[in-house]
Amino acid sequence: MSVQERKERERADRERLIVATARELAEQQGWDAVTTRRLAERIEYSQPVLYSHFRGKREIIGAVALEGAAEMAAAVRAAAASAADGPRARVTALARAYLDFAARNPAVYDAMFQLDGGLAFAKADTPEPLKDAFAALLETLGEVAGDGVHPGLFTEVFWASLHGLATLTRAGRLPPEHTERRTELLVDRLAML
Amino acid sequence: MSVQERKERERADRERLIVATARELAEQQGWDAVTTRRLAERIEYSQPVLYSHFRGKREIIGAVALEGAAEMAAAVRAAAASAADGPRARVTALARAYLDFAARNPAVYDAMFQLDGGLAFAKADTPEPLKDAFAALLETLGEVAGDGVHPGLFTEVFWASLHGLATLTRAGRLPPEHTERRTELLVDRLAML
DNA sequence: TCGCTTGTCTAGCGATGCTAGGATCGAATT
DNA sequence: AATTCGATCCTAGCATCGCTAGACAAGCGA
Repeated sequence: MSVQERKERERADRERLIVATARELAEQQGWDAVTTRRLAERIEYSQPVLYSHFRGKREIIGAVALEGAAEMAAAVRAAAASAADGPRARVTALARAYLDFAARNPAVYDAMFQLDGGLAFAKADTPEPLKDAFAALLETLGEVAGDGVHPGLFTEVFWASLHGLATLTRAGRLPPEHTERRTELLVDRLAML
Repeated sequence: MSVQERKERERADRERLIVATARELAEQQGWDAVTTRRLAERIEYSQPVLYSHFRGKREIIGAVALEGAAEMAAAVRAAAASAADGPRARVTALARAYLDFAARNPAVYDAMFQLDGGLAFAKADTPEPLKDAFAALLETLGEVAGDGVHPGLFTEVFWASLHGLATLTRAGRLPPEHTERRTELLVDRLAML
């Protein structure tokens, strides 16, 4: 079975290569530049190979989104953990980490929320990384929801606000200079400290 | 000059027809279905005619976005005006009107914020309808910003939160059942009443 | 060494946004 | 009233897109 194992390993490697290359290309030149031809050329295979790993371009975007969700969950947890002194500092750190992730990985953030990656959200068949990313937010935000407010609902609202700030800022809809002040205002008002 | 005037009038009519048809088609079948060919067929002209009015598809999206911005500004102002009893009711009505507009006109909302319509935001050359839509929000939200908080900054944050709720809900990222409770939570926490 | 499965590539389909160049129509002039 | 001429519109086509069929070759087990 050694031959088969080697082949499976090579296949898995190539799949990772596809996702990593798509992400890299999207981050460099935007998702419009991620065509199946260019992607195939970069991984040094022909286009049909892509379709032996993914159903189509959508699934490739979805794979990048899942990768991003895992990273974001880690980034958010790390930020919350590093701010030891009280819930306020934790929430602020979380908000900054979220917006920072979106700003530093715009293409990945697009894959997660802006583009159609064919992923199910808030449903039973939601992929694990997505549920876990939400859980990471919930861990810190749940404790500042306030009395009588459902932690999940509060997290949804806080998340939506962060998402709005992230997208509008990145799309040039909000001037970039007062990002920090907007973040502080949001934390001050939404979180019950 | 009568002949020329008639021609200009016909041109303006046709331009309105293009924008209205694009909007209608997008609202019916999504923006992906709005191709230059289909659009041309619906207005009963050939494709090149579209390019004598707009630089390309982007500009058509932008035109729909501007139309939508004007309508949203009107909807928001009407909602705020109809809620006479105190700032709290005004802000709640505004939030509901905003989210309602986004839910009822998903394609137009996409044109405004999700798609690239080639429009400049938060800059000197921002088109008037966009500035006016923000002004409509500012009129009601400015008075609940709280002491020492810049009204414009507060409006940006509130707007971003509404935008986040609107997009995440519509994209299926948030379960639709608790929309109203989320709205109330947002208003309760953000607005200083 | 042979046959066969598995995997990969070449070539091509329909559809996209956009454009060049010719045809046609109507207004103005003689 | 006939003719010229300019504006207007359409046919046809280009490059590129996502995706797929079918030919081909490589590497396995017998």
